[in-house]
Amino acid sequence: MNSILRIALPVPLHQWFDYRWSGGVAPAPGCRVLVPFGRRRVVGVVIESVATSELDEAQLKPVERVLDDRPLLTGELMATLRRAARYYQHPLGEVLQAALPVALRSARELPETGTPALQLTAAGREALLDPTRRRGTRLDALLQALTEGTRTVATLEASLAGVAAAARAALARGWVERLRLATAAIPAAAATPGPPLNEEQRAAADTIVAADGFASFLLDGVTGSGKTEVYLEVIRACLARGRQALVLVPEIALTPQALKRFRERLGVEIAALHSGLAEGERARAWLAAARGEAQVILGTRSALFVPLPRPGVIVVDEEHDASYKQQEGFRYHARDLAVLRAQALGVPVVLGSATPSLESLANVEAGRYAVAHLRHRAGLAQPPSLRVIDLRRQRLQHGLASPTLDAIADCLARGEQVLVFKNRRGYAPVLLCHDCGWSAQCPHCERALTLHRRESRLRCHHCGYERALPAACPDCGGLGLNPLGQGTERLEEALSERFPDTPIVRVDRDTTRGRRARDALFDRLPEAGARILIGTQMLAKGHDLPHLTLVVVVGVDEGLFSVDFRASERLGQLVVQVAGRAGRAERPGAVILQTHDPSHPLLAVLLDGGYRALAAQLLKDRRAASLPPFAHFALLRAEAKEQAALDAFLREAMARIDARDLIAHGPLAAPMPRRAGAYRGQILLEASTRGELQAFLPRWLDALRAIPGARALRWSIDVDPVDLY
DNA sequence: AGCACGCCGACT
DNA sequence: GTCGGCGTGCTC
Repeated sequence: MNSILRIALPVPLHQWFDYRWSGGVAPAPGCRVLVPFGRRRVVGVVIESVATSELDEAQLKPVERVLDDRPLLTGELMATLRRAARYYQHPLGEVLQAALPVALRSARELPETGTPALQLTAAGREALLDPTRRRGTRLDALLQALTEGTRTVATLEASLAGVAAAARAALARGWVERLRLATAAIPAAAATPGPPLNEEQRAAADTIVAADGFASFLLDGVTGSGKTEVYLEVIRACLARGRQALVLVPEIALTPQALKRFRERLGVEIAALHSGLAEGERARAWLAAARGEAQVILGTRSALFVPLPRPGVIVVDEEHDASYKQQEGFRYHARDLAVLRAQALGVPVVLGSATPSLESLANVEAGRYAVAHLRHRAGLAQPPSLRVIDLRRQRLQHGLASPTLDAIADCLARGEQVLVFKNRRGYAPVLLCHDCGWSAQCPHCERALTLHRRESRLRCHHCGYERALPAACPDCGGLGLNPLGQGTERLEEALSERFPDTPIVRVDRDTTRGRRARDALFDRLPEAGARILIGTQMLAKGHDLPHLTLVVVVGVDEGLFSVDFRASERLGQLVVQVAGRAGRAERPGAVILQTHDPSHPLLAVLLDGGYRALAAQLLKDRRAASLPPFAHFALLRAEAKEQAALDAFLREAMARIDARDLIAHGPLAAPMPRRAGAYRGQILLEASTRGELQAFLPRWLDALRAIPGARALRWSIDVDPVDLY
């Protein structure tokens, strides 16, 4: 049958392309096809099959090859991705591309799914009969284990030491062969029972399990209240009904320990999807989910786009975490799309956090989400105490006040651990000449260079520019170069001067380059004994630190006095999250907040009423100021090599705003007006409803694309931006 | 985004 | 005389 296939291609064009199809049954929507495109061949995805094209049939090229006999992106997923492309104003072809694992974006064969396993060959059985073979070796043990039947590599590794080397030897001799077992063919291990659920956990799990079809739940549970136990109970019920569970976690939370916990507690293999996996493995896990073999999928942001033929529930852990927002290209928010997807799938979605986002709290207030509270910290009598230390007129030692240092000394004397938290790496964010006023600036970004003292480098944290630390002021030749402000490296120096015999571990992007360095560092963190941990955001969660009892937050004022309206929300979440890391039942935790404004109203609210009270106050402020979630933003970012080209484009863009129900702010200089040599500016659109914004944006983007000279600059639109820069 | 075509400067 | 700079246009 002859027909025309409408195909989305991975190009940044807001259009589809028609191709000729002749032959048998046309590939279904969601199948990948290889098509000629210009001078090259690209992999596209079939959107629909139509009878006529706007183009002459003679202008259409034929589809070269169909890559899938069944759709890879099935009906619901395709529909959700089309909605997402429309909502975020991003080309569908690129959205579909982003949903596919990299290994499936090319025309190569699909990798096999299933769990790697080994079995004996005929030669292997013969070898076992050979009376002269050596006994008691690892190779022998492997062969013996396989006489009872095929074994998965994972089970062998669990019971035999050195199995990898033995397997290599056996494979080389042709005694064993590799195969992949369909996950369903592997008998489920017995699920290890967990602690009994308390009343709150039981109630939360029962409510979620009882949901018939789509429903959104906010699981608002203080740190240590056992949110994961509720997830596990909900997932167990979901598996019992033969359905799949999708669990999203922030990147740093997807650890081997987390996977192990899920595997043991649920008694099934967990398909992991995260950026650390090799592309082949990622594609395998994705396909295992798509074929319904994987029952539980645990992954980061992009795992949201895994096909789920038997969907049961979607869980978004730490839903307030900013890493759910993709910050380039297809700028989607995985938490928001998770709700959309759950709706399309007709399954419940659970958003969990100890410090819920104001967006989710507003959705609870508006009755769109049901809320379940977990208020009890398991086995812990008291939440950690918060203490404010007034920095005014204090003599500071590299940014630390003496009461802070005393508290650290006390904690160390008890043999416990301290975490000093500072959201800025390096030694000092500014290097200033005391004689002439010169300061080290990035030549590309008009921002101060950060001093990295140990390496004797000045580095731009925005574009990567770096230079050697000058011995004297480049302007006046004077020797009065002074570091201003604190970074983690300087805190480390200050603390090692004051506590010379205490081991200090610094955890930031500088000390965790490379996965191995990172894993090694994190493995050492929980060790017992007095020690000081210094870290950036990376340390706010992740590994369990059983000996930590004191947390010092050094950069409180940045959160209280930022131009970013979300800074106070983030500060509150950070303080509560790090506070949750401190203390155990027998040793209560303490948190010190250093500030120049100890009577700041938001600090008072946080101290009196905790995150709940702070969030309520912030929501009130946001409503009064018409800020998200009570207003809806879209941000147009543009950058150009020439200031004039940037100005002209933004002026034109402003002139093309014709909607009266929108407020346009701009053209604005970007918070970083120059970055990596480019001039940057933006326009912020504000609407009181999503509908108004959504109605206007497609029209505006069409107009923007028609602006001449657009090639001289790069621009992009960010719907629901989380960072206004 | 690729990838071509196309029209002006320093090199085998 | 050519190799190659990146401006402009197109891709079913």
